Order: sequence, then structure tokens, then C-alpha cells
Amino acid sequence: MERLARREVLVDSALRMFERHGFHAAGIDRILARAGVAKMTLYKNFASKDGLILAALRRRDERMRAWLARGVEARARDPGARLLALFDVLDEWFASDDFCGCLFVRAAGEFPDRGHPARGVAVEHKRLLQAYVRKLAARAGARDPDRLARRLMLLIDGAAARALVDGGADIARDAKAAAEIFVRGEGIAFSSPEA
Amino acid sequence: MERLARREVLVDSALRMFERHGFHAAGIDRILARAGVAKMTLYKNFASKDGLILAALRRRDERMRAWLARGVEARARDPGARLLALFDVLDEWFASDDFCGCLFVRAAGEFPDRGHPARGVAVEHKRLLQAYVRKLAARAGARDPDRLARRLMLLIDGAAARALVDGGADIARDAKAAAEIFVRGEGIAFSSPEA
DNA sequence: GAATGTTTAGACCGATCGGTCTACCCTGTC
DNA sequence: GACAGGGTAGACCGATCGGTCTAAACATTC
Repeated sequence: MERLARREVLVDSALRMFERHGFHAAGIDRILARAGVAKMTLYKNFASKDGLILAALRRRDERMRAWLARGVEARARDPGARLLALFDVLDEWFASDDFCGCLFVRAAGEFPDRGHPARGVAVEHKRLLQAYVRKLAARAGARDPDRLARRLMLLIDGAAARALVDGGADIARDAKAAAEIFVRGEGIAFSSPEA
Repeated sequence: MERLARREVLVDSALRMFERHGFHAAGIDRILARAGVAKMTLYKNFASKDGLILAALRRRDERMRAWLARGVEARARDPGARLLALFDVLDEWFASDDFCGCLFVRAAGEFPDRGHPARGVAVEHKRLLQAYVRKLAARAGARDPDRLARRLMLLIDGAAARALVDGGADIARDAKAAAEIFVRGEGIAFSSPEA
């Protein structure tokens, strides 16, 4: 029963290659070679390269949101502080040497066709992320959790885009300072501003 | 002396194709066919596809910033109001049927290699845009024009990213409301909030 | 040990990639 | 009308694209 394991190895390899080179630039042959997986194994598990792209994006979605939530929860207990801790996790993300932007924004950029299935995963990822921020905002007692979540999402995506383009080191810090204004504006008091 | 004209036609066609399909997905042959230009004309004017990409990005940079400045200046005279008018122009941009995100962020996403020349144009575009916002902020009497410009750039790039992914119609409006908070926080009073 | 089913390597397919080259055409100049 | 130069179409190149297929190697189970 090695079939499932092979599939996982393949999806992992594909995800890494898509992150490093982009969806079009990462060829199937290179993905397979790096995974040490035969071509037929790919096409037994997926109908086409698009299927592999979808699986890779879904894996990225799960991991990214889990990693974000874990980081936030490890850094602060107070809901208000957790809203700001989001940007400390972002800072760690931007600083990692293999950071190359938000893969879902990149996917939307590489597949401008509105009907491409990858865009659905991207939309869903952003929706789930915003729902998570909204939950934190609601628990923190925001006057308008929806509005605060939308505003923080603007900062998150903006910071990710700017970090992708010019990789500045203090972008997450700028975004955090901006987020504090929004959070305070919602009547939320957070314990310690942290470093 | 049709050489320069041919070049312009070619760059225009390339720009349109890159916007519509992305840099990797837009093949040379298709660009040339749509431009009605021979292959040798391309390679007489540019060393490679990368050269064409650079020229297209530079053209996009000039047009984008000129279009933005024109829109801002047409919508408001007061410097404070102009800062907010930025987001009305953005709204128009997002609503256009051929909108497909910020081409420079997409370029950075498609060319993750830090040394790729396209990234230089992208960095420069963001730098010039931020300088323009900073100029408006300074004229409006912002306490810290640099900080305000950085914050508004976060909102601009964030709004563009979100508009690219899920094309929501009210993203620019959300960003404008958020921008108002930053602008007011800098001690800037603007005449009329507009529609 | 035979049988079953998955995974393997790799040949193979047509299409397209970015890029080169040739040979002809068109246009302007004298 | 001869000439020159930039432009044209399109053949051509090796490489790679996504995808199919075959045959051997492998492990599992009985």
C-alpha cells in the first residue's frame, strides 16, 4: 500500500517546486525527478498537471493556516494581542530564506483565466484566513469584527506583496504598527505592545 | 523609418499579452502574431524575451503612474483629498474588465530568482509610486510623510492583491475607509469625504 | 513459489518553447 | 531604374512542454 505515500511525496515535491519556480516554470519532469516518482504514478493519481497544482495548493492552504494559528497562539493568549501577533508570525515568514510571496496570490496571477480551478482554492484560502482573523477580532471584542478582519487582511496581503517585491526587512513591523491603529480603533485594548 | 514604430507596436502587444496570460504563458510566437511583427524585428530590437519583458514592464510603469496621477489630480485639488482620491482611481482600475492585478507583483511572483532583471523594474516602480504618495502626504502636511506613504502603500498593494484573487467590488472602498484613518491620524484634515 | 497489482524507468508522442537564419519584399533615395 | 536597408514570412534548430504507453522490477498475499 505504497500508493498513498507516493502521492504525498509527489505533492510535497510539486509544492516546493511551485513555490520556488512558479506554476508554469516548474515542469512535470523536474517535479517527478526531484520527487523520485515515476510519471505514471502522477497520472494514476491525478488527471493532469492542474490536478497536481490543486493538490499542492490545498496542502499549502492547510499547512499555512495551521502554521499561522500555531504561531499566533504560541505568542499571545489575549485575543487582542493575538491579532497583533499575526504580524509577528508574518515577520518570521517574510524573513525565512525561502519566502517568495503568497502562493495563492501568485496562483491568481499566473492563471488569469477566471474559471481556472486554482483560483477557487485561492479564494477559499483567503476566505478561511479572513474567517480566522474575524474570529480573533470577535473574541477581542471588536465593535465590527468583519470590518476589522477585512482591514487586517488588507495589511496582511499588502505586506506579503511588498515583501515579495522588495523583500524589505521591516515591512511586517510597519504593518503591525498600522494594525495597532485599526485594533485600537475598534475599542480593543491589548495587554503589552511587545517588541 | 518604421523601425521605432514597429518596436512600439511590439512592446504594446507584449504588454497586453503579459497582462492577459502572464510572462511565462505568453509565448513569443503569439505575441508576434498578435502584433503583426516578424520575429527578426524582435531580435533586432531586443537581445531576448527578457529584454522584451523589461521594455513592456517599463512601459507599464510609465503609463500606470501617469494614469494614476492624472486620475488623482482630476478628482481633487486639496492634497489631503488627493491622498484619498488615490483609492477612487484604484476602484476604477479594479472595476475595469481587463484588470488582473499589479503586473509588477505578478512579475516578482513569476521570477522568484532574486537576480532577474524584471525584479529591478518592479522594485523601481514601487519606489516611484511610494515617492509620489509621499509627496502628496508631505504637501498635505502629514506629521510623518514617509510613514503615511508606507502605510498607504500597504493598503494599495493589499487591495490590488485581494482584488486579483477574489475580485470583490468594494475592496477599494474598504481600503479608502482604512486610508482615512491613517490620513486623519497624521493630523491631516481633508475637505469632503466624497462618495 | 505462484499470482496480483503497484511502481519503476524510459521510450515515445505531437506541440510549443525561445532563438537563428535565409530569402524575398517593400519603400525611400538618388 | 538601380540601389540599399529594414521589414517580411517562414523554415529550421535543439530543448522542453504535458501526456501516453510498454515492459521490467518490485512487494504482497495466498
